[in-house]
Amino acid sequence: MSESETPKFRYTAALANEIEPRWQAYWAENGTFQAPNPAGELADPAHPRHGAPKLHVQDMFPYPSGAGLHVGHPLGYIGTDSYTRYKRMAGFNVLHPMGFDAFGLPAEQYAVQTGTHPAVTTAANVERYKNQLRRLGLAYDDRRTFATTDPDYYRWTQWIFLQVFNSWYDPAVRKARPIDSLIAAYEEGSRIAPGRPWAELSPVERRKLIDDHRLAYVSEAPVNWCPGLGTVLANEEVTPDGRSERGNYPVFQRSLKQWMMRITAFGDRLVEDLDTLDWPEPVKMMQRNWIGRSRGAHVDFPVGDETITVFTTRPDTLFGATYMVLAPEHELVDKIAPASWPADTNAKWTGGADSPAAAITAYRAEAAAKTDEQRTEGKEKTGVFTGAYATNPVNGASIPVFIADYVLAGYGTGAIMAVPGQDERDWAFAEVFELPIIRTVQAPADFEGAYTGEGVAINSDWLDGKGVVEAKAEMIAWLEQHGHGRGATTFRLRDWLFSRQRYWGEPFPIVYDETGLPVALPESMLPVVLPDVDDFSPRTFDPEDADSEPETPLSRKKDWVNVELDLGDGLKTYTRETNTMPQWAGSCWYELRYLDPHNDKALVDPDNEAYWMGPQRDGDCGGVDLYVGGVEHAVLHLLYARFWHKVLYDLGHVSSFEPFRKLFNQGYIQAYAYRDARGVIVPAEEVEELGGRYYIRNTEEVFREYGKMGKSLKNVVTPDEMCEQYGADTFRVYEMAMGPLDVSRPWETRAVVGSQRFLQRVWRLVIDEETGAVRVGDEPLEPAVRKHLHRTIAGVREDLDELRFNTAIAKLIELTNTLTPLPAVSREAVEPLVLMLSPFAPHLAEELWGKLGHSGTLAYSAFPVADPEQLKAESITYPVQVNGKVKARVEVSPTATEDEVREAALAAVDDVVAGRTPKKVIVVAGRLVSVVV
RNA sequence: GCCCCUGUAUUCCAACCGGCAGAGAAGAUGGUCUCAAACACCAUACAGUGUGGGUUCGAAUCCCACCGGGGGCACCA
Repeated sequence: MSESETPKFRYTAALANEIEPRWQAYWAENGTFQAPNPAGELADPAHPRHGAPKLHVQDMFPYPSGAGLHVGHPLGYIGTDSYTRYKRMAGFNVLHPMGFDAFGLPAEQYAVQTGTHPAVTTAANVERYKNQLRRLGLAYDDRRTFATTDPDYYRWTQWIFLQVFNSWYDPAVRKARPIDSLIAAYEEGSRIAPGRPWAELSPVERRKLIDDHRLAYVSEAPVNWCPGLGTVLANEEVTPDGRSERGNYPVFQRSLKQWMMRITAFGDRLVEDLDTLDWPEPVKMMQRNWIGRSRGAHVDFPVGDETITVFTTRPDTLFGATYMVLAPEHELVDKIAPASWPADTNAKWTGGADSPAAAITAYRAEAAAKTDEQRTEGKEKTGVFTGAYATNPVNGASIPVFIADYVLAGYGTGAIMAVPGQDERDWAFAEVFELPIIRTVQAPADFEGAYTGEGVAINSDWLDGKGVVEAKAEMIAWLEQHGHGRGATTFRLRDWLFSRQRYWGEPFPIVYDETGLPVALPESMLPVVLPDVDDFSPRTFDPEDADSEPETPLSRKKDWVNVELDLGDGLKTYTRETNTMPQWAGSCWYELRYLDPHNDKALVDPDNEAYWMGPQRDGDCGGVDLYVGGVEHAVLHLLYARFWHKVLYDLGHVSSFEPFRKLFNQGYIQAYAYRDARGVIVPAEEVEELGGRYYIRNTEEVFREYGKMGKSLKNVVTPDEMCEQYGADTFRVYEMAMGPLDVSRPWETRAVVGSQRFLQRVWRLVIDEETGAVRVGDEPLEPAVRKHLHRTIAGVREDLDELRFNTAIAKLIELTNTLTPLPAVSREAVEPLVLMLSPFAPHLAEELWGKLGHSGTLAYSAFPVADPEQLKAESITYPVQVNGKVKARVEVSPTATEDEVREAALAAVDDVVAGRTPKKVIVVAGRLVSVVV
């Protein structure tokens, strides 16, 4: 049979599948990848890395879906695994943990579909993921794993919620402080309650006042209601076209009573601290955009007895404000509108209505009927006059007040002063409604339209001649001095909507008493365990039914909702909060729990936090040393996690003020998909290529497209298949070798064989394929080979430090190819090669390391270090260019002086120069010589 | 519309501060092994760097414009 012809001891998939589980079992039994803590239960003074410099590397933990992993998912995990294996060998105490983000909509939806409890399906999915990850040989400290759904974990999620609830933001010190300090300030009179004095307030009034300052608070406000999902959503979970990110259902603005988190209080710090982070610039940009900080001024415009306050970033242009615009929903609209149109009202302003009230009603109806998309798509500005005139505080000018849907109720004050000369939108509106345009910034000659650039102020009285920056500052000073306004900063960021009408999430540690106000449960009552219910499905509605009312699954469980508790003033009846926390809650702080996963006294022991995540020098933000994940979490998870971390920092629970010091976005593995002539997706594995065209069943032509890997495209390849066909090491090497970690690339199963051939060559270097004997001897290397070895060591270290795994592997292949044809196989080269390969192909390396006569694991063996002597070249070959073309090469000693090199080079190109006198001779040390004639 | 990233052999990708365009992999072609094939091994070929300008002794690399691909933002006052 043909089997007998494959050498018995060749490195094949079958051999890999024998070696790999064996080493995985060894690592697990010996706790090889356990990292010692400085304090507590996980401390271990006998550990080889006890007291070593630390390195905390983390992946964005997965959401264990029912579908399991495909080959794209572990790309980042293999990257961090290779990096941490290297760093561990290089002497670091490496923390590389893995957990599971298991609460949330998909698990719940899957559970509803299959009729199984989400706890059951989640546990099964987590188990499956763990097995898949283990099969890849990922070196996690498995004592530190958890799922966010574990009551021991979400106990602390609830605990953090209580910290947030029991805090307020003190703008004077720009930080969160315990709520007791606010109560004390009111009591002692250092802070004055608005309206009536604190002493005269009833207990309920006092609670309401305090509740209004908490960082977690209940508010009745317009929120994103998604009937199709049966829950409200955070702004971050709604797409720009007003649909749910998950499920793509319509989202409606509804005023509902919901939990909010005061993330806006941290807007400044969330923007400013981005500068301390080593993050990809696009991600920082997305966060800045999302937070949307604008500096400018609030300006008060009197309208009769009322005052309209606007926000503007251009107070310097106030002299050019020729009209005002309010959002249609603005609360002053009805108050300022007179009963009838003023005399001489431009017919274009009235929308054809008989009275301002009629015009306003009609316009509001028109605006409400438009979707966001329709509203922004139409370039033509619409609006209607309110009939009212306001007074421009700088020059007393009487200017008309309009409503228009290009002004958004939710941003700034929902009102603007319109300066058509310097704002494109205002210009467009002014053209439609024939409003005057006054330029207040000198535009370049022949400039048409709104000028938004730099220039000196004109038509602006005392500001004339000043630049934009100076004019802004002077105008703000003037406004403040005369009581017409003040400097202000606004944010696009809204407070975080924190409650969901879902079952599968963390319950709030909150009950309500007879006043209907929230009462925090004491820490001793945590965790509030998610109760078992018969019906965990959410109440969903017709996706278009905007008027439906949310209903929480937990509210159905009456015997849980109504509870008798003693919260310090005797046994009383309370009602539990029945909303649950959003999916993001558990991932907002998990990086901290890895540090001290079993601590039941504290979120994390301060010594352990300071060691793993504390600032490393003055001004350092601290945090995880390397955090790897997809760019899709650029705003959601990464913004929320930063916010919670800052609250914990302010309250003294952590020493780092940012959770993730360095962020790296890995690329995606994409895959080809194929459609037949009808446009139906066909299974990718059945497609064959022939001369650049693609066929299925040998006859039918199909057409290739490029996209994500997924069930619906029938192009999923799983790591399990890869392990079976090639082994985990080959799969790992392939994923790391196919390109830089941050580049998206296509998956190509047939190319995997290249990585297998490489590992086979390494194996063959050590082991005789026919006999299984070790072929390695102790003879020294040829000097040239030794130099190559040390160049490789230096290069591989540098590449690994920079996460350039693909080029590191290329260098290892190169070294292997140098060693392969040599008559003798020297230990001097093979041992470093095996050690350098071990981050990528750990099982194979462990196996060979054992065969080379070492006992135990190589995980703590020193990573090879290049000998600087060996990196010095014995001679340098200089290419010699004449007029930019290489004409000759000269070999000189590395110690040769510039003059010697020049002389040698000129001699070498003597025939080309042919007697002409060189105009210029450039010697670039160590590089080349350039001769110009 | 604005902003960011990106364009190198058939394909995925290298090329550090501007200095000989090629490290690695796949595929192709030819060969060794084999009765034959597969595996494995050996060898060979394949681009002047999207286009057009500029700076420079010298440009894939720096600058400008345009074209193509990817991403973000988009009435945010």
